[in-house]
Amino acid sequence: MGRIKTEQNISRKEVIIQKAATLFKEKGFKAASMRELADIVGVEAASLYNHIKSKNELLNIICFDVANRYIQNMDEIESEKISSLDKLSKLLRYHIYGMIHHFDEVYVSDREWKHLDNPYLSNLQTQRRNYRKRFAAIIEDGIKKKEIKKIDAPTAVLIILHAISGIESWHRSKQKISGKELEENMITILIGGLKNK
Amino acid sequence: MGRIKTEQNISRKEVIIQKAATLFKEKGFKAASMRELADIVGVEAASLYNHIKSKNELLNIICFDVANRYIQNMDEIESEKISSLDKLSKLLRYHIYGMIHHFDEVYVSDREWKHLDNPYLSNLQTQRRNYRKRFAAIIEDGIKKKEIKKIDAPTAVLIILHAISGIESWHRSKQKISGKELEENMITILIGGLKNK
DNA sequence: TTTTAACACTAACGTTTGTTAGTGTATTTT
DNA sequence: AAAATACACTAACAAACGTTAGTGTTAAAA
Repeated sequence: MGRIKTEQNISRKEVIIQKAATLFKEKGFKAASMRELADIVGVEAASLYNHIKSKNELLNIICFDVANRYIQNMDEIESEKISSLDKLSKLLRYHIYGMIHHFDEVYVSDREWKHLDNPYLSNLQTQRRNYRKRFAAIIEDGIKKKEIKKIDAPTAVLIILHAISGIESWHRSKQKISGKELEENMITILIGGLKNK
Repeated sequence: MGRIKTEQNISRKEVIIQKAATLFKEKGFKAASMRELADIVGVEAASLYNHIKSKNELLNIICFDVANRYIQNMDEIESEKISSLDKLSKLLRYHIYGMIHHFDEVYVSDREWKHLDNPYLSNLQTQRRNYRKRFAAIIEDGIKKKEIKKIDAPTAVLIILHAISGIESWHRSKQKISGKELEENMITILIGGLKNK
């Protein structure tokens, strides 16, 4: 079949990972087969194993790449000297941006992490739990400073994160509004629902 | 192994469906095996086929049971003579209630419908699309009557529906607030974000 | 140019999958 | 009590799965 085509600065392994993300998103991790992935990559199934250790390694990489990016962003935002509500907006916009522009990986990392195997599974679960706690802490802080309505912060986090994952159906919809419009609408509704007017 | 135990008014098939819903929720449809389901039901895998036609039939039943309930509720709410905002609240509360009290089926129907086979797949997709349109129409109406903020209605629907599906992580969380509290918090944030103050 | 490393191939492996066939045993109906 | 039905069993199927072994070929390093 010939070699996997690579562009500059992108390894064959990265090509595989990225096509895997798309495939996993479309079919789900368990329903996606290595033979299918190989087809898409343009190679025989066995050849994939010159580049990766296992199907699960692909999922590991996808999930932790995404997780690490979000954690890094959280680090940065936490250390900024801005109001809680502004932190929240920034966080929100980062999530929305990720969901629009890195849809495949983010979606997979969000929906298919169940199929990770240990120790990666419990690792990611811990990371996610921590992340949500830090998210909630920002909201709590906003409540204390009366920038944000008195609500249960974990519930707010849950609503926000899942609302954003709803961008999935925006991707699938026929007549899409623009990404920018989507972003502004989401901010309006979500921040509007939280702000102490 | 002995027969499947049934209570009054619940057939063996229904027992299987309900345990399937729980299993599919936990493992995902593709990752769940019929042998595993049989174990849970307390019977050999082959014996399941005295009650059902196929693994996919289980998914069909689960998905359409849920879908039909939601559509029926939509019918009722549409015909009520109350404000758009009240309709929206009622709709919201129905979704929240379903997510809390019929979690397994609702979750499966929401996350695993991709694995339906045709014609059921395109059928459900159409139903879901229609449902969202009717949902959006209620919001549009509220906007027209100035009860609701000027926002993109389909985006609002997407946010609402996915926010509610976030109740999934409430189910998984250790220190849960009560279902009633959860419901009120969600209403506060979501309706609060939409209301034209 | 020679050597080495990267990588794609074919063939096959051991499992697990959903499902069917066929048989026996309880339960229900007549 | 006899006949019919419901239902659980064992055994096995073909297909699909992830993955490995072994071999050849192409590109990079020496």
